[in-house]
Amino acid sequence: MSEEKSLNFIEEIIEKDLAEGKHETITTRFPPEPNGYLHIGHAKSICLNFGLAIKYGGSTNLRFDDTNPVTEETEYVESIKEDIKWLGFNWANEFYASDYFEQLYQFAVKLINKGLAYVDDSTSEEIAQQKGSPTIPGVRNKFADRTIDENLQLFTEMRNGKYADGKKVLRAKVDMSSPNMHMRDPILYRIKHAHHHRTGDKWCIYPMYDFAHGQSDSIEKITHSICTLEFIPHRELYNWLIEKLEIFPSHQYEFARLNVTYTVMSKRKLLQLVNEKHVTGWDDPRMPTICGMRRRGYGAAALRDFCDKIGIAKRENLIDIGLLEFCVREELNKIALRRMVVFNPLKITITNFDKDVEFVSIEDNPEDENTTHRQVPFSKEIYIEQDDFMEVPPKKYFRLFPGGKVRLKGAYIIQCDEVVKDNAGNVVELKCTYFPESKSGNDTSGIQVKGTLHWVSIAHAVNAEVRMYDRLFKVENVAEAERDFKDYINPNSLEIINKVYAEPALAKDSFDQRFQFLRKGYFCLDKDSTTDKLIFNRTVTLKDTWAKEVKKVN
RNA sequence: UGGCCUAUAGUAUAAUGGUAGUACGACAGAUUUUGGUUCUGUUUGUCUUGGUUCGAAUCCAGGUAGGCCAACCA
Repeated sequence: MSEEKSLNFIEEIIEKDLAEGKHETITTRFPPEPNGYLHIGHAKSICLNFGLAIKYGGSTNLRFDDTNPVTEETEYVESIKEDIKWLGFNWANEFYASDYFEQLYQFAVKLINKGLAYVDDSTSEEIAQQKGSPTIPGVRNKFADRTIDENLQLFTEMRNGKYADGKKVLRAKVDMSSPNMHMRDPILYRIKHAHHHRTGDKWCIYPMYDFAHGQSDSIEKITHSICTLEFIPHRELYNWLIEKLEIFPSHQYEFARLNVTYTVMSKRKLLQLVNEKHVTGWDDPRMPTICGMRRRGYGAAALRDFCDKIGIAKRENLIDIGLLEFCVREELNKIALRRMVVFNPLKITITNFDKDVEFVSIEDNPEDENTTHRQVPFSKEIYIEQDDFMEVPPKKYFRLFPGGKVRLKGAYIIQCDEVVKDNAGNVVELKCTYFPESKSGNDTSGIQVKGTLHWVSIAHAVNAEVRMYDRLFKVENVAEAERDFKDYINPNSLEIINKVYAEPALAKDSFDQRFQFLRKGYFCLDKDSTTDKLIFNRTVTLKDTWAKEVKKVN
């Protein structure tokens, strides 16, 4: 029996619209501007728009809002499509606002003919000045009095390239004293003699967001046009234009954008991180971009689950990055292959082990009832982690210490007999004995131990590089911190361990596999790996209650 | 000295005039050949002041706090 999940406010609106017969089905759209890579905030919007259409049997268009040729590039178009597909969604149609340039132009002509738009020769400074302020009404200038014919001719000349950038704009004639600044005769078209990534040099006038977005929605018969809160003031203009143009009445709804602790979400800041080399690129595993998270090893299902868990509302929010990590772990725990890798080796010689090698069988994933097993070589000389031995153990320490016993995962119980030190007094080796009757799976020794350690046979170890990532910023709320965001960059967000020691099975595994390095965390192969050099990214750590315990004492 | 949006545990999010619930976190315990996983339990909340009502997180009014709006960006 599963409880009915409550609806968010947009689902309520949709169910009401459907119930009242306002629409037979719904159509949504995801409208990125191709001027950057998608990030986790876009993932929230993608999951919402596509998820709604799936839930209510409608469809979703992918529409590139490419009305500003100077910032947009084909490279971004391709990455956006790849990321959406990877997230697991399919768009009904791939559209571009630039597909509608001719139609949009005709809409503008229609407004001019209705006496609702005029060509203004003022400079941008003059226009800003005449606009007034939220508390001071704006004033209309003489250009607003031009005749329809004059406006028609001027607008045609603008299109034909007669004027230089900035010399003229087309404005809607709305209300210069509106308390909503967006209604004070907003600019509809501006002149830009720039090359567009799709239309080339065909156009030298380009519609503004407000004269492209709602009209594109309408052309595509989008029923629910969902955007973020900062577009609320645009809605009045959105509706005004649809009404005056007498076109399909799409409706705009707004929800709160996603913010996540210890990271930034604005394209401007992300671009800066890339350009100024604070990260290696858009797909740096520390980036909140979808491609960065993908490279880091986050699963698409985990991202979708996260978007589902954070909910949709109109309240400003700051989501704990821990929730994302929880979703990532939850997915990985079910699918990751368990492997043993020693990062910081301490040699152990098992003095009473006389065979060259013994293969022990260890399950690939204990969470899976039908798990496969692998054969792991065990020998006289092995490595364990330096952390897993202490000469003077604190209370509740389950690991190795002089005279103490632990189990080696999947193999035998050993006892530490002797500590070997170098001249400086550092522990360099442990001499241990093993209990032959304690073999994993048929232990008849009766010995109880608290700790189980991961280990690797020295002679059989495979080397690899490991890249461990931490949060990119040192403060929770980067956007609200008083200084420039770059002052808060975490200098230790990347730690590279050049040489770790892995069990041999890891050398045979591949890029689409996910691993849990036992007691270490989840890892995946990085694209920088070559045939003779394995490089792993730490996707996320395991929960570590012992580390927390140690921290509490100190 | 304008308009608009918002306010529920630490963080998010539900309850649509009728028992304030869920997830993450935190804490405690059980299980465990990963100090992982799993399981159990505990903890903490309706911004404020009035009003309407048998009954208010919900409706109304005032206040307070936070956010957004004056790009030829989207």
